[in-house]
Amino acid sequence: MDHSIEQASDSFSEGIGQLFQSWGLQKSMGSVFALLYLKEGPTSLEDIAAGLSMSKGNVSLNIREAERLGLVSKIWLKGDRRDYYEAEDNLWKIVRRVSRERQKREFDFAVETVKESLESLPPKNKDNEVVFARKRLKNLDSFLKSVNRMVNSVLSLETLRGATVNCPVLKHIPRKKRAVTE
Amino acid sequence: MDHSIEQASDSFSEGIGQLFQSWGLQKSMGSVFALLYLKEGPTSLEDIAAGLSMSKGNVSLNIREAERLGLVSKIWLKGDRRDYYEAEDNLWKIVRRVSRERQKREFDFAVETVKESLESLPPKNKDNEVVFARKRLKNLDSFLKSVNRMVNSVLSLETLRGATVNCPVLKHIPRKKRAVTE
DNA sequence: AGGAACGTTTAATAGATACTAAACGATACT
DNA sequence: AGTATCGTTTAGTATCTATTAAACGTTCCT
Repeated sequence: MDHSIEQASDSFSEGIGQLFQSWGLQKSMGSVFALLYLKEGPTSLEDIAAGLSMSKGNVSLNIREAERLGLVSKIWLKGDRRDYYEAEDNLWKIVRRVSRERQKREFDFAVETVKESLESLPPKNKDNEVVFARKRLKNLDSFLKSVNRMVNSVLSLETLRGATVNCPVLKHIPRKKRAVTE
Repeated sequence: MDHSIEQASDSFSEGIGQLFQSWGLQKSMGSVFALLYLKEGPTSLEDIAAGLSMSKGNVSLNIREAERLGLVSKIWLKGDRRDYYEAEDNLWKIVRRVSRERQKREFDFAVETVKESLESLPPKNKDNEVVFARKRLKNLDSFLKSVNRMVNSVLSLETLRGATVNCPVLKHIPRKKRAVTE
């Protein structure tokens, strides 16, 4: 370990890249975000590419998605036609945004799958296997709905604040961490 | 749509497969679980393979991992040396198990990354960029710890039960859904 | 207008991962 | 013991996705 900030930034980018990957996001997006997160002030697309030894094209692609997800924001400096970027500082905001995104894609899809499967089951059939399958699908359906409500509740935690005092789930989370706004 | 149970099972397996994939699990594992979930009683490995048009090897691989995660359980029928499997019925149990698994892998890894990055920063350096990077890393660190506590709390919800009445986050989740045991 | 400095797109490549088929080892039955 | 029936392992293949390099279009500057 040789205590250069480039060194630290490199291994950090790598680590966050892996973390992103396990979250179903692009590894490169993680690297880009990590670089920006440690760097104060606006950074140009080409500086990012250079700093990560990554092609401009890839940075362009990933940073656009990152911007859409609210991980970074584009900044215009007048008199400069380059695009500059900054990392979002509020990590709760990021989590909420990404979670909502995934929830929309994955949860709705799952509900749809269950619904279609239920419909394509032979109707009014008294076969044991059909009855059993239907029971399980119903169970899955209500499970998904509960998860949905639960996720929604957790994701909108910032609206709770005053109420959370009585909630054992959250009691030990520092208040200032909870008081975030979208 | 032609109302055969095979039809329903097929599209269901496909759908759950995709869902698993977006959760970072094997698509095939999702298919296997889906098949078992809709089928009552023990099913042999070869029947699963046949039912999904999948190789024995692949089923063997995926079902072992599925068993480790508690998605399915192996069943011995005496007088039969084949392996039979059944799907776990309690979906909350599954979620908890998988989440814990991921938390161990991913969360601990992230914390370690942050820690190492902090250590490899030039020490006692008053450069603006170093000070800034350190501030951000500290912020990330405390964020991760909060997330950790939060996830742990949610994952151990079954221990709450009586207490959840006062918790706005969970009030509208049916009680019977919460009262699950590991 | 000509040219330089951008970001984006695209077509091709590289890389990783999942899956298969077949060989293998083990176990139970005759 | 020999054989048939399992599940597992492995080595190869296929598939899919991320990434690059280069062409492209645009904007700004002189």
